[in-house]
Amino acid sequence: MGNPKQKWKAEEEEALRDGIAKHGVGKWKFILQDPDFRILLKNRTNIDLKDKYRNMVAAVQGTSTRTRTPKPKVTQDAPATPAPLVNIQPSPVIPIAREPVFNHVKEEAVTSISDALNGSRCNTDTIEMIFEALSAAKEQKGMDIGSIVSYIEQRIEIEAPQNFRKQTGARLRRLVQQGRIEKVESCYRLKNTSLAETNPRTQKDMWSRLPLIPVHVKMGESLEEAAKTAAYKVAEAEEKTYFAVLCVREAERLSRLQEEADSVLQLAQELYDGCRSNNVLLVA
DNA sequence: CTAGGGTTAGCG
DNA sequence: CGCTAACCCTAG
Repeated sequence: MGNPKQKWKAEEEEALRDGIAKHGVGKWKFILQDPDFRILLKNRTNIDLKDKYRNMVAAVQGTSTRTRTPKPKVTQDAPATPAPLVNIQPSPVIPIAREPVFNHVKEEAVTSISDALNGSRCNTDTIEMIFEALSAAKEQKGMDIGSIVSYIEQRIEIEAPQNFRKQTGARLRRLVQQGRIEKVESCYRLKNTSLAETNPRTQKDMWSRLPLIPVHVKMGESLEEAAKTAAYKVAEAEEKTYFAVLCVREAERLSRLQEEADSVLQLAQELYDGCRSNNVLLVA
């Protein structure tokens, strides 16, 4: 009898959003103590705040993706978060208008895609595809850069951006520098040792996690072919051809990150090396 | 104190 | 009757 269930008022939600923007996610006690919000939130506890935040996140994810994502994964982080570029549409509840504290996974995916667009940072998906291309050609003496780029284009089934070849060239050089692949004449190929470590899961795993979309499978067509078609249809449906595919792949990558700690280390290393060698090599 | 799972009230 | 939002319980 103690609780008639108080529904949250719009002002309360707003106070909560502002509080999160100011103090960060998880700082419920601070938000409640802050003079700016204490009044509006006077009959809410820190637990209420936490639960409300959880509901807001769930609501947003419910509207943006049909199937509920099991791990919103909200890390503790500062009020100052990077600029978003995704518009999760504010219809029912706008989780946050100015500060993107919500949807970390998606946001991270999109910002890294935008980085790929700018060519400023290394895209680890591309590296994975490079390895895949090279391992597909392992019987031969390697692939030249043109073949690698077109392999990746075929993989994605759409045309890559103009600067993609250039970016790929830079990545190849970097991988050679790191000793992960080798260059013979103008062709690149895998080193035997790097095969086991970097590529065990790409072929099978990656495409098996694509969204389920009805696709006709012709006789003799491999599942992978069908998966590629599915990926293409996803892209087409969302009218974001190239980047939608990257988005799907990025999401897969992010979920893998959580499953595999050593993978995290490796990717972090690549990012770091990528940034460093970009600074060193591409200053001109 | 917080995160996350569990429970229940209200609504369509 | 299923779903969601508010509320409860508890380990860490």
